[in-house]
Amino acid sequence: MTPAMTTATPSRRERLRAETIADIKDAARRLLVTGGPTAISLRAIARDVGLTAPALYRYFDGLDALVLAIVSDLFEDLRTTVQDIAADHAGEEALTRIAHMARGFRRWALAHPAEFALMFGSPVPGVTPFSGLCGPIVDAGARFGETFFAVLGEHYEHHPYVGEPHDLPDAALRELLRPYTETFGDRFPLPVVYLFVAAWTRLYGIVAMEVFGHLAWATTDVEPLFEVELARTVRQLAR
Amino acid sequence: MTPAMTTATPSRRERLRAETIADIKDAARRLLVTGGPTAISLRAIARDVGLTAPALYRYFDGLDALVLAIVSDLFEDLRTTVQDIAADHAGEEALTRIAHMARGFRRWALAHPAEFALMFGSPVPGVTPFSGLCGPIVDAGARFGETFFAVLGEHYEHHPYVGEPHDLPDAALRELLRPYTETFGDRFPLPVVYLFVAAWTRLYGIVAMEVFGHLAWATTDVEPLFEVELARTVRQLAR
DNA sequence: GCGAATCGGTGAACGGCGTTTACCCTTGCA
DNA sequence: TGCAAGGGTAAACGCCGTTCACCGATTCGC
Repeated sequence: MTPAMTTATPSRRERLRAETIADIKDAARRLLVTGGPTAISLRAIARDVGLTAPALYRYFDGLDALVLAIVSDLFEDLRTTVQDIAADHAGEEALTRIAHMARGFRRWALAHPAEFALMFGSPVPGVTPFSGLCGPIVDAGARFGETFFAVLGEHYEHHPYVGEPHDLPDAALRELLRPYTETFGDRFPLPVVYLFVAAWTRLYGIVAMEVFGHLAWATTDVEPLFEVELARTVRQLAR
Repeated sequence: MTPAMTTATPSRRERLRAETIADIKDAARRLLVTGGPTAISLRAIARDVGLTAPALYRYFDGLDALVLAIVSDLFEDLRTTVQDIAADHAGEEALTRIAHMARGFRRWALAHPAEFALMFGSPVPGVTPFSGLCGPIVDAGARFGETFFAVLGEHYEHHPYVGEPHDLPDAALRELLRPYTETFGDRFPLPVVYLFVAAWTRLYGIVAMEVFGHLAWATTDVEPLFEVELARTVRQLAR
């Protein structure tokens, strides 16, 4: 709340504070990767950082707030990862770029299973309330979705949606997708959004099942299946 | 280990024991539905049942074992639910029966979000080890999958798989799906199994995202999307 | 019928957890 | 120089899973 609330003159105090916050987050993420989401505990973090547990309350409102902040950071990490992949393939067809991004998403998830579980797993507390009280996470998730929407937008610039008659009347669709339009506006024809959400659920389904080990009964290597589903989905997205 | 290890002569002691076990499980499931997976605690259960926490160790090896037993029960519940739906639609086309079963799966998941999270959510501890040390769950999950495979079998009796050339050579496919064949044998052509797993990941993806609240940013009512995806998937399964 | 073993239960304790409170020292600013 | 705010601590409360020693009742073999 000082006049220098932006990044101007980080004032010794603020610098130390920022460092401590970074240390806390680092410790939390170390615990996350080594022991899973439940291994994140204030006392363990405090031990790692060299503080006592109550001291952490000077930096976060409690364990939930800390985890929330970390989830936001993770979304940002994942977003830049996917974004970079999109940039690496600049110039290629938009839909093939999306395919690359989807592969990057899967790779990231497999490389960071605990983080993925924290971000995309079951929100334990009240099963849904978790998603309720987390404005920052919604924002971070929105920015993440934005990167996909951006590339999808490129595609529909060159291949405008021709509007094959959809099962749902447009009025009903507009009502259904109101949460989307409230967040992202109306950049796309609603049937396109619909297709995109369907594609996203497929990507999530196969990656989540793989990361959570729910496909171990079926196969040793999910990658071929992933590629087949990805090809099908992108083809469908190209309508 | 008594000579009457089967259900013969339930011997007073065994009867009381079975009742207590049922009470414990009931209490645990009450806690599960009211407070989510993390609300299951030995002490809370003991309070509900009218015991002390250590007493529960006479019935279960610890919290994890108890939760494991409950997950097995839940899989059995879900299995009979889906099975009953299949029976209700006996005589109909096999693939439309599968569609009904899929709808039943979604309905059950939406009606039992906490249970669903426990069964199909992120296995928190070591992210994968959970699935590792749980033979009974694998069995229960296998029985659950079996009910779908049974109906799928009916379909391929009447419409034998014609074997459109698959992207993968059969030898590679056999290797990939070895875990499946070890559990379920070789009742189906492997490409069929492949199609089935793909269908299952789609069903899981859309239902899990809905139950976990990960689709709230997009839509208020997932059902139309679900129906569209279901139709697409069943159509694909009919190849 | 009686002794002995097993079963099922308890209370106490250990260590870990999140969180709150009261207190303190240091830093930074007027 | 003084004083307020920031950042830290120790102690405590009430949860948790788990282990241990102990004990009464039940059951079983003789």
